Amino acid sequence: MASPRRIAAPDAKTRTVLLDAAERLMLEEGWAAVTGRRVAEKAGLRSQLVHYYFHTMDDLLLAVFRRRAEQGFKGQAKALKSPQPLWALWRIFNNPPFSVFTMELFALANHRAKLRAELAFHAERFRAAQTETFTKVLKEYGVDTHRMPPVAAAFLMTGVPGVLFMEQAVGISAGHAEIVEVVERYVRELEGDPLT
Amino acid sequence: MASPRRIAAPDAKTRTVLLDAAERLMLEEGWAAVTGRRVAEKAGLRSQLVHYYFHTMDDLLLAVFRRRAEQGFKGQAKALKSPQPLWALWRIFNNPPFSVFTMELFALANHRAKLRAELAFHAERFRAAQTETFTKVLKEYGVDTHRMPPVAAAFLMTGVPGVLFMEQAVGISAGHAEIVEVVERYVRELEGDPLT
DNA sequence: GTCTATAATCAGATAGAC
DNA sequence: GTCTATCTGATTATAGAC
Repeated sequence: MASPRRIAAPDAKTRTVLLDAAERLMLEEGWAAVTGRRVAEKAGLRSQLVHYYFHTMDDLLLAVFRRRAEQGFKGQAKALKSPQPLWALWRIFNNPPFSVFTMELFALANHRAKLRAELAFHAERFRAAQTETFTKVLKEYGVDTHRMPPVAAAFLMTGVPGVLFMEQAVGISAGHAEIVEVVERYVRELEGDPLT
Repeated sequence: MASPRRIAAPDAKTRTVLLDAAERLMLEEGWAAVTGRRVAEKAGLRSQLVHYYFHTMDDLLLAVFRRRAEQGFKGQAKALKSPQPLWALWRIFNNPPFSVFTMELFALANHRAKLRAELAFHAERFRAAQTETFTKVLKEYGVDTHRMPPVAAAFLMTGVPGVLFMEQAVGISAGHAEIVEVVERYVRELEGDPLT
């Protein structure tokens, strides 16, 4: 638990290589495959370097998540500013690797207190930004926000693709085309056809 | 991979004890905690018995899933025959342990081919039964099934609680009350207040 | 069917040389 | 920063006694 020494610069090249390797491994084989030895192997380095840069494996996993979360939040902020925020958000979350990554994180977070807190914090941050934009645009679109509160719309626009790709990853497809059609028809009625 | 010998009776008492222990462990600490030693410890037995009854750990995990799937399918069949199938299904899937179990299975299935196939098979079976019932009752309720196909309704009624509890497990709550309200209002408009 | 004993492998982590 | 070497403990799985 203690940190006897810490030297690694946060933007060191090797650090980035290790993060990249860990992330790819997590995506391809799940968090359980992210061991010091496997990460180093994929990065073409020695396993001891993982401990030099991150001390514990939990620290590495946490760093992988933080980097993605930061990047993802910027991408979402840009999407929410577009002239068609509903379509833009829908497009972001209709991204299979993103969903696989998210599922792995949730499963892992379930028994890592630190990651759990971090995940909750960032997820609420993502949703708050979505809700802020939705509150504005749904009103403009003339939506009855009593029947469909902005935060509920945000939940659906992000949660539905999540389940969709989680299921797709294991080979389930029943109802997928239909539910996509339902959501997209609704978005189309509000924002028209997607422009880009 | 081979099975040099197999003796275990499928209804042996020890076998059931091991399955129970494995399932509890999976729920409490995730599939990664389901090791021969920990399962045996929780069951008050020796770890070698796990191999006697299941040969490999993958076989044990598969058996845990099969048992629950069978039991769950019967429960769902009963719910779908109720006078308020929408409410009944909603109640079944609004079950936190069920969702945690499901998430662990999806994460695990992502890198276990056999479990993946089994999970896909059973999930499609669950959804087909839901769709069959929904096709009938949505028509009776006068729903425009062009805008909301029965299979899409089934996807939402099961997928929304899934995301809900997955998020709840890590401490996310934004929008939860609102989305539950949206779904329940819709169900209430179709089936009235829940009778039981 | 349950036990003891054990093989073979892999994990996280640290010490200390260079 | 990166290396070699190493400690400690956990894992799956099997052999063979009772």
